[in-house]
Amino acid sequence: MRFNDTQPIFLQIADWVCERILARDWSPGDRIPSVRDLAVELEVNPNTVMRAYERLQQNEVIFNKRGIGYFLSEDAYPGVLAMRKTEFCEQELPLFFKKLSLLNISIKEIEEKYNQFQNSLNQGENEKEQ
Amino acid sequence: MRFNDTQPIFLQIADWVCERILARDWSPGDRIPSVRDLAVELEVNPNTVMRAYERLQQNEVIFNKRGIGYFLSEDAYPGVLAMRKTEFCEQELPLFFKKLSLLNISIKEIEEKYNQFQNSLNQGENEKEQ
Amino acid sequence: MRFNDTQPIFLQIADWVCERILARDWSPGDRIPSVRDLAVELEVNPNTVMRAYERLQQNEVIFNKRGIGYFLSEDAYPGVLAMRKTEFCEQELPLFFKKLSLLNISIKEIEEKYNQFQNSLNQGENEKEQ
Amino acid sequence: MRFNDTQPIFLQIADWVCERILARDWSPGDRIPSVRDLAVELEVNPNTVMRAYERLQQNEVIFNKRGIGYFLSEDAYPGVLAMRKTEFCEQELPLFFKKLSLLNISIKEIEEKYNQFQNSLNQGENEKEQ
DNA sequence: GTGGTCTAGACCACC
DNA sequence: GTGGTCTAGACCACA
Repeated sequence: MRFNDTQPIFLQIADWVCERILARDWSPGDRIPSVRDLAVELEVNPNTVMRAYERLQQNEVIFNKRGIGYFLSEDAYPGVLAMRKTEFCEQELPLFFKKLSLLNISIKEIEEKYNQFQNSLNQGENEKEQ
Repeated sequence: MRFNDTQPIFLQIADWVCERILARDWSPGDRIPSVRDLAVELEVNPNTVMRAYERLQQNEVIFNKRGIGYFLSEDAYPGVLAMRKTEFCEQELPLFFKKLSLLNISIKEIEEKYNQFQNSLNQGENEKEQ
Repeated sequence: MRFNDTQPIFLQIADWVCERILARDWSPGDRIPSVRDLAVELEVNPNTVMRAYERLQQNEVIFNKRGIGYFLSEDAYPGVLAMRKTEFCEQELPLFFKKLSLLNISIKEIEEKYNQFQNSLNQGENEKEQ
Repeated sequence: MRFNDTQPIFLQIADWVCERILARDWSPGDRIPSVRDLAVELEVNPNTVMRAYERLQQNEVIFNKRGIGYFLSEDAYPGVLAMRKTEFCEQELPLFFKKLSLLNISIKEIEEKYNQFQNSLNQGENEKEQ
């Protein structure tokens, strides 16, 4: 696995695990690679893998059985969604807000456009149904 | 200049002109490169430059004196802003809204986070003033 | 034996007896130390031991043969369990419920987490069997 | 500050910050000690303080301004409550559930006792009002 | 064998 | 100066 420089490695590892889950490579209850094994495989420090697993556990994507290893939780899938949401709010939203002030667009304006967007979607749905 | 494949070249040229304006390389009233000269310089078809200039003229960033050339309008700077805003609303906003529904985030939530974001900015400003 | 200040001494003595039973130090039908002997051994007032034995007798963990002494009842083991349960419900549960309301956690939420907890236990068991 | 061995140091540091907040020693918007300063003061590795601050940031108790430092968020107080809830679910709940199975008490039984507990509370309230 | 914590020390980007 | 990431290596508890 190749890492890029734009994002911390431990987040890229967490992402990689999420991709495996979304791709259904692993199922709920499956044991995932041990911290040390994955560290050797990815050629990084075990601490770095640890941080990735820590994140995933806090987001209830995986859970731990002491002395045994990490396992996919039952609701790993929605957990991944929740995690993606957190990342979106922390990384993309600030950039989005900066752009708003740069272009002198108020949040009120965004709200209006959002409602228009939703309406157009709903119309599309209704036409399909008809 | 290098063009990328993700966006039409004529839009990239229009963007390049906007960058010149935002960077204050050209001033209101200045004559900008002729369609043919710029086409030679950028190694593209004159029609492509033409489409870019047309777009800029529609947005009142530049205007044309028949037989003489294109000139920066007096309010080129605010014009560029308006243009950027239009592009933003047509291209980025729909993607943004789609992502919101994908991650199950309401516009209300975005509004709250925007206010938080503004507060943290203001705090930074106030500390500077003190 | 050291007593702590947080709980009445007679309850701590009753607890100590229960520990002996749960640890299988004594068997059903065995005669346990006399009130006076235990009082001397633990360096407490015989009345205090008496109160402990009374409590244990109420919970049918021990029974009394007048003039002879106290004996472990046949179902001392389940009796201790029942006793522990009563104590748990009277002492720990109210604190637990208060904490729930303090942290704004609903009983429904606890139920869900309990089911998750049971699932993870079962998974561990199944793996052992395999 | 003295640390005990029963809990990781970084959690004790996070707790210490929470206590400061609950005690109103620090107010929303206040800058808290820098990672390095606190590390020197508490005689621990900066990484350890970093982990504590990381936790607090994820729980939206504090936020970061790049190159400046960490600050108390506007809703630090509710954030602390949310954090306490997480800790309760991760640490105390498992012990509670183990005790339930040890004493052979079903979750259904707990639910009933909870309702009784709530009723007794409400009656107390009503009597006060009358 | 598993994960969990901590230290020491390095390097980076941002302000 | 600030935080953020990573490595190397140590020690611990648990299974």
